[in-house]
Amino acid sequence: MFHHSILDTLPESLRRDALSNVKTVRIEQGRILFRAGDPCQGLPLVLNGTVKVQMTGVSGNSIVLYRMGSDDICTLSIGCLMTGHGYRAEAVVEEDAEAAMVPRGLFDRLMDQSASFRLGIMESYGRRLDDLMLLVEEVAFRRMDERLERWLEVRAGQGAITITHQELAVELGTAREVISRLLKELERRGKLRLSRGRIQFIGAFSG
Amino acid sequence: MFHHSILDTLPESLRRDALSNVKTVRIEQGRILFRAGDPCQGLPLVLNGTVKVQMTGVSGNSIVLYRMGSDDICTLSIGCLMTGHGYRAEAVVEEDAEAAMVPRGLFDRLMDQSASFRLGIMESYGRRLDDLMLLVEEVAFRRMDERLERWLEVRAGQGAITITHQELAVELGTAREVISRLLKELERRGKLRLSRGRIQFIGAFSG
DNA sequence: TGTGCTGTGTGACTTTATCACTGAACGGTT
DNA sequence: AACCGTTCAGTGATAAAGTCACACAGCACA
Repeated sequence: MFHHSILDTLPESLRRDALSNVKTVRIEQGRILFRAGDPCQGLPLVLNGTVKVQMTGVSGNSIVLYRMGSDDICTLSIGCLMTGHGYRAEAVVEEDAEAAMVPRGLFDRLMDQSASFRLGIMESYGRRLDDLMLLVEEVAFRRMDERLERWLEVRAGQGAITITHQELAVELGTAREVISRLLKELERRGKLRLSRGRIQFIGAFSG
Repeated sequence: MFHHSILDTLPESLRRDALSNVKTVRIEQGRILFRAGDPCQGLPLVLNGTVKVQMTGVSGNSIVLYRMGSDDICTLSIGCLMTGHGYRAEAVVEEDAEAAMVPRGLFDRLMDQSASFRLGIMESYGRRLDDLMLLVEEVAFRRMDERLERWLEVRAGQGAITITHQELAVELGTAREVISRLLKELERRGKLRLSRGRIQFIGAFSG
């Protein structure tokens, strides 16, 4: 059994249709949900875990575009599902995840017959568009030190995180050296302590 | 009368519904279709002309996110239409444009009753997402001189264009000074000639 | 104990962003 | 034609970020 809120309000017939035509997959941390170029097998409804979506530019550099968690919909897949084009980005599982895969036929029936499903899809699309617009703004105009500190602050609750400078560089779409230097500067200022693959926060890491 | 291809394949009853509930507006060059914060009045179907969508960051800097032309759909509006949130970006008419405004109720009916309308909406969303992902990649990793040259090359057909350095800076999401310097360098290299508000291309502007 | 791989630190240099200011070009007035 | 205000463009100085090259540290494993 599984649960995803976009399927909550379906009438009984559609619900049965959905339950019998959806295949749930379990993917563990570090595995790839899809790669750039892959064809789309169906619309993934994320049941739990977290998945990050990132793309790699011609230069070979990568940047994380957004994350998906419980109850999210992989909106990006819809376009690929409709047009048959391959994915342009890749999705990496960060915490063990399960997803319900909605095949094309079922997707069409749900879109046809359920207003609430349609609403869920539209809202998901809207959020994704918003996310990307904000990301463009951030990448174009914000200073890297601010962006890094903000990223760290969000994760500072745990006291320490396990991440390499290279991974952090991909998060923010910059070069590893830039991250190394900025982190070193933060360490000098006593806001954190660095060790191989690990960042430990000091004090409240606030300000 | 007006024409937009997403309405092409509607059954007769829906077509009448659409024709009687859509209001077409004409907006001239330089006017604003919507501003950041505006509530959404309906889904604009662009009939002709061109409209650029740009956003302004907290820093006050702006960047052009994408353009819409004949037969495009202002997908960004759907999210605002559904959630009631205001626009996050602003839309400026570049060439006199006409748009058919689809109000919420009609939009819902079309989504409910026309598979081809749904398909059109989904495809439009997919393209927009793709555009924004490519933009993120470009802003994050590409050098400004390449981006500028590419932008100019696309428009070099006319022999000359009328645009200020400031406007060009907004196109690419950078500062006016950066554009001025890069253009000056291109002029030194004999690829174009600059004058107030105008850029004249020399030779084939190729290479 | 050595060997290899991954991760980190850093100097040197280029590109881009920001700040501050100058002057040129244009439109409208007298 | 001379004046004035506004917009547009050019440029030096400096800071931030990206790129290249390389040294070395930490860790796994033979």
